[in-house]
Amino acid sequence: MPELPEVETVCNGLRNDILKVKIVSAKNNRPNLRIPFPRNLKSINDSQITSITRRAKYVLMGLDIGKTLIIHLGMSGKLTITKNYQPQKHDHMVIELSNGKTVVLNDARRFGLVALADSSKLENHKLFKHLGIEPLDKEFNTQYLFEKLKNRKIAIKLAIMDQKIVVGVGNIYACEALYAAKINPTRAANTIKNDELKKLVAAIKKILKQAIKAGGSSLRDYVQADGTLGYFQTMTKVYGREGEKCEKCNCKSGIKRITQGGRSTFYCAKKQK
DNA sequence: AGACGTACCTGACCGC
DNA sequence: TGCGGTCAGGTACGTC
Repeated sequence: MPELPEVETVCNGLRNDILKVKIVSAKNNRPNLRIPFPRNLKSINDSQITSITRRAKYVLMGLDIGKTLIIHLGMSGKLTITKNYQPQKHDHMVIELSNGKTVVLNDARRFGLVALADSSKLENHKLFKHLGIEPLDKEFNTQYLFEKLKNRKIAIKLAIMDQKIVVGVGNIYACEALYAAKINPTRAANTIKNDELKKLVAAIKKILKQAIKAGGSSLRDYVQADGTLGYFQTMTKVYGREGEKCEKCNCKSGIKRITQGGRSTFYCAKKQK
């Protein structure tokens, strides 16, 4: 569930349960994920959780000892909280809380990571230093994107997925936003006109906000049902729909799938110019 | 600097 | 039923 809206949803879901709560014990069940677990993970034992926020797709757990626990979910990571913890395969980090609940990081593919950093130096941390701006911030606008793209020849889809330009836009949202903005994903970034950039910025913001709303409901579904997130099945217009007809479109071949930067891109060649 | 390819890892699914 | 191939929501790093 590692899209920006899901990370946002995870933070919101955990907040009430963990704020002002103490960490009784934190332990990792293996030496590493994408990077080694912090050697001093135990040093957060007995600290109090003072904040839980999101930066890009990172969960940031602020602690009263001046440290922040950084968690990234990678492709397959899940961060959940439970009252009666039953160990599962791929539970890599388990945090017991003073309220009797347990926070669990489960990540089959292990593309996620956990790090511990000084809260005061977060912005300069290796993981954050190079990050672009947040897509939902006011600073992410047509002018900003124009400046960033004016000398770039890379495909527009790869550009909006580039975390140095703007964070949080993953493969699905890149496809969906380009479809909404009627822009062909293969066009060179520096050929996108200003009115198109305007539509693209608006589409990214709209789709992310929509997904954050849906993320909340899909999380509730998740608890009840089979763990499938609703958003992907019900709300995508092109992602995962190769060969299907897109809305109100009479193109013969339907939605196309191509590969860009090793990832699948879905789009309508007729609507997206 | 920018463009591009590759590596990291498990699991689900499909065709034979 | 098993096996090999392919694909999956992300990111860092090396090379040209």
